[in-house]
Amino acid sequence: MLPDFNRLKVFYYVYSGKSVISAAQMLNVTQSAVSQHLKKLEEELKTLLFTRLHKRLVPTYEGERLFEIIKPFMVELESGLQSIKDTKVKPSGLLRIGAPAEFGKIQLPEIFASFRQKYPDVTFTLTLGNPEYLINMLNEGQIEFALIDTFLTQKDFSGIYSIEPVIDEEIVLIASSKYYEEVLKRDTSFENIVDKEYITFHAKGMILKNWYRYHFGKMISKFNIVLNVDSALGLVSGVKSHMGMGVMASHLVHEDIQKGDIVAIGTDKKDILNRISLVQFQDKKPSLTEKTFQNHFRDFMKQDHVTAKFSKIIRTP
Amino acid sequence: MLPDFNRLKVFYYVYSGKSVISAAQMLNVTQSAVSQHLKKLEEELKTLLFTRLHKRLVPTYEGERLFEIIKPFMVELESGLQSIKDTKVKPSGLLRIGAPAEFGKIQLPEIFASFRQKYPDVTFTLTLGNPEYLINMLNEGQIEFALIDTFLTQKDFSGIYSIEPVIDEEIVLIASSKYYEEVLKRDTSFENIVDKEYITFHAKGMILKNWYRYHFGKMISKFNIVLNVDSALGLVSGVKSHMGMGVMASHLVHEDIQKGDIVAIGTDKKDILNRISLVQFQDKKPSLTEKTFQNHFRDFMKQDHVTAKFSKIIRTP
DNA sequence: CCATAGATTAAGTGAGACTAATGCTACCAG
DNA sequence: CTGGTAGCATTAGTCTCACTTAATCTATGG
Repeated sequence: MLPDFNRLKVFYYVYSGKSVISAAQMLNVTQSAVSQHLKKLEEELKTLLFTRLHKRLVPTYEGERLFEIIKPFMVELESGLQSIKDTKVKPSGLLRIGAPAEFGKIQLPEIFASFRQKYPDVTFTLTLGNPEYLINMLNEGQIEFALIDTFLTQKDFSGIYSIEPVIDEEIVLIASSKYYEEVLKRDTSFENIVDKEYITFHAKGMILKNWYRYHFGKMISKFNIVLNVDSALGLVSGVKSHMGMGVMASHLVHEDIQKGDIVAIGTDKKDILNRISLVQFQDKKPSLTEKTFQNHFRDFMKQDHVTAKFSKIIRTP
Repeated sequence: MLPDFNRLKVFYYVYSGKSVISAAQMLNVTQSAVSQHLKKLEEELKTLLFTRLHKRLVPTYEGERLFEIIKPFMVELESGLQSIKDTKVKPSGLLRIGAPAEFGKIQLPEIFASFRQKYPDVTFTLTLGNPEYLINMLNEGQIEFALIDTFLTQKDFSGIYSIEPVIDEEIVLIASSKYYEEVLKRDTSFENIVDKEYITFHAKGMILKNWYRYHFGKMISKFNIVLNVDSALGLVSGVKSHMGMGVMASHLVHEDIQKGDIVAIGTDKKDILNRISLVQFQDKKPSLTEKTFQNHFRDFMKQDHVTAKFSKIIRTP
């Protein structure tokens, strides 16, 4: 069906120079080889591509058409391969990264921006989603690597993935100060808070139940859920409106807690942690661009003001 | 520089099926051959195109990019080759034809139209020009064949061209009836007409001199040229305005002569003929479309009303 | 008219494309 | 846990075919 592709390449050079000899020079072979290739291509296609004039080849209409098909490809290929090669010397091109919704929306844009300061030829696509979705994206080759919640969602990404912890989020139960004072009356005992109002985050259905199980060792099957939101921001709004309590990552409300608008409700147990890890194929050889970005990312996450934001949290006693 | 093109084809199929085995089936080779090809391509490009997961290949970003380059080409190539093949069964595609200006403008459109009634998939481009220009177009492969004046312009298209006479134009000296009566006073002798007014056609500078040489055996170096036009239509207008005489193909003024508005001035010699021939490369194998059209063209030119138009001419005695 | 340039053709050879067989490893069924 | 299987990689061996060298052909230019 399809002809030998190398012969198409030969044809391209023959057409370009309207000459077997010039093609032979371009391809570093003898004119004889080119002539034979051309002949075989014409046989394969059962179509004369040139009319032979002594010392000259004049393309037939079919030859013209074939060339019109091949030419743009040659151009694309050459520039495409070049830019792929450039990527090996200097970070450039597109980096496709997956992340959990909140982390991706709030932390990553800043990191992307600072990276692009140094490497303006790098662009990003950010895919937000839950661990299952992101793993799927990885499997399909749609993203280079993903930042994934690897603790709360205790999936076992065994074997083929390399998993490198990046940062631990504290998962805390929050309420507005007013709610804490007036509704809870500063009493954070199990009995007092369990039947109060809650705001949940429907993308992470288990997070509230998990918090209870961890802190009180009990499985609660039904809460008094007065609001169900689809984003961390929505949950914070609900809490600030004194509608009830909610469970989320502390760093997202770090400022509010420091200002005193929101309080984090603790128990005697250490706060539960959600570990965000960088997940990628174990035996994937990362490109220069990937390596460079990942280093930048790690450095960024190690900065004091970042780690502080993620860990220093004032809890109710 | 550029990789082995057949390996790009292999890569295309591997990517398409995300599998070495499926590619091997498509290409009718063993799995091993595909695997080796892929490996060598990656070596040539110094770029990993897939990350190997057990039983699965996941394209890297470079793999994605390469595929994006190759995919449109494969699509184009397949459909392009198909349509080239179709051309062998049914006339279709573009036919690029050259012709002298007058003949092309006046005769050919009608012929094209009638051909397209039968073969609507055929389109045309018509290039008008003098013999040198048309031969040049032929040489460059810009046109499939040309209709060329091969008599008046006694170029010798030797060797590589096949030249097939298509029609003979009578070349006549014309004047308006009024001019013939009042200025020439019905006297068409050499002495009477040689110093009268003439209208010439600058694209065919020699035509008037040739007419004199043929009919009177004399080379006239200078005529009283009162108007020089760039088209046959312009010459006819000049003649009809009684400005003078001019030499041109009779069939272009066939009706005017029959109506008596214009007279053709003859001598005892037979009228000079301009032969229009179909010129193409001798050893070119014409496509089905070309052959079919050329047959249609010949049949058209053989029709009575066409031959009549070109030959039946009433001359002054 | 010879010399030349450019294409084609013919014959021989070595690289490399392909096959067959084996190895490897994750996944699945029982 | 264990054997079976699916899919890719690897290896060794074979043979095709891409390439070279050399000869042939022919329009063209000096």
